[in-house]
Amino acid sequence: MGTARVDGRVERGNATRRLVLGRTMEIASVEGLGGLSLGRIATELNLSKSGVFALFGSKEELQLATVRAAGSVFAAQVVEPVRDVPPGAGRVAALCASWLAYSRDRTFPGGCFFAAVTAEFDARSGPVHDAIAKAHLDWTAYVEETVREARIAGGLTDGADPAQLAFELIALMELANLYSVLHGDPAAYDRAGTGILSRLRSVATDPAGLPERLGG
Amino acid sequence: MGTARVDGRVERGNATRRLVLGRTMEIASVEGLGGLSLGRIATELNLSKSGVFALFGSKEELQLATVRAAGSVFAAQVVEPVRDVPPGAGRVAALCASWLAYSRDRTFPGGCFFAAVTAEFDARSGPVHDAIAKAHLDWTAYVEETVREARIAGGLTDGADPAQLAFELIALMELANLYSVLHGDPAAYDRAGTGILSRLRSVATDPAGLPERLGG
DNA sequence: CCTACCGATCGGTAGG
DNA sequence: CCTACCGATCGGTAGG
Repeated sequence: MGTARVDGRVERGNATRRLVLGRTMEIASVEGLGGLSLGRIATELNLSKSGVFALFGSKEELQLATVRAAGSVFAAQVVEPVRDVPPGAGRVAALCASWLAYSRDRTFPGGCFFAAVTAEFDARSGPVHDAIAKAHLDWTAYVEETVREARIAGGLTDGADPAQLAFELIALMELANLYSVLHGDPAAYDRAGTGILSRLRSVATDPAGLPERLGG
Repeated sequence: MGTARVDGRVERGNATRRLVLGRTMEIASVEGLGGLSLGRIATELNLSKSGVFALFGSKEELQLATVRAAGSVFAAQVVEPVRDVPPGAGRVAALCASWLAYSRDRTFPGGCFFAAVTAEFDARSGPVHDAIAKAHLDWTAYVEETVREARIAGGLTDGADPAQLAFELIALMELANLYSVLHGDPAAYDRAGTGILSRLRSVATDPAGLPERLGG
């Protein structure tokens, strides 16, 4: 009986955690992690301020938990859908298309969560900066690895530099997100798609095998 | 004598304005425009809070004045040095090199001021968003125009799409700034320079006339 | 009647 | 998870 009561409380706590993190991800994508406050979250979700505090321990822990939760959403929305695409130029293109869809479809209301919080914390120091920097390095490494696999699989020429190509692809994706959110201009996704396909065609062993457009 | 006294007060007011805006540009490039507070500025600069308030009228006006001041710095640091370079692919390259130097040399301590505040306000609405969005459009239009002039001058092939090329060049510059600030990795500027020159060579009528490296 | 400030304080909210 | 508070600081305004 005592155990059942404790389990019930733990379950309610986890449900409240998910409720809170769903809202903090939304807020942070629009206003940044600095837009989070315990009192505001509590009021919006009909919780007490100290109740939210008890679940996360501090404002910084709430920010870190929000970054972790957004990482899970990113993995599910961007990486997971491409999991079964075989290595090659087509897999690189599919990964970029998946990212553009994640941004365009507003998985988070303010566009890419990480674009928002990375710019917010890039010049600061501390645990939140470090968590965001690690997420950024992980994503960069994943794109580079996808390019490297494509070259090993024979889909890209040996002259393709994985680090350079990944940098250029990510740059195009990031600017599409910024333009779209800042100006409400979805045409930026077409520009990014055009640029990405242009880069890939220039190093693909079978350019004709690539799609004509990306997302759009 | 009465006139001299009034002039002295106006001059002191202008000097204080410049003092305040110099500091708010620094703060905003690191922490965003949300990091500005009248009390903090007053404390740091040994002014009274109400004195700072009297100079700007409201926090939002302080933010808008900071954006305008940063626009002047950007024009002086990025655009002005390239003013006398004749239209052509070399002028486009010089403009990009000027931007990379502006970011690399930390004209603002947190890297490009506009990269920081654009990501902060892109998903919000209001006068500050609008001022930032206009600055972004102006810069984009200036890069496009520089590309267009280069084409008219015969430096770029007729196939070069100014809007697409400007988008790709700006994307590379922006990501170099982000990487450098986030990871303290100056090699990102080399990656951006390599990408920019690669784009320009692919559409230049005289690729050999372009520099071998950009900034670096 | 103007400016560029001052010390003090308004109603509210921050993290804890 | 709650109420009830703390030291401090927020943007903004009072009279002088």
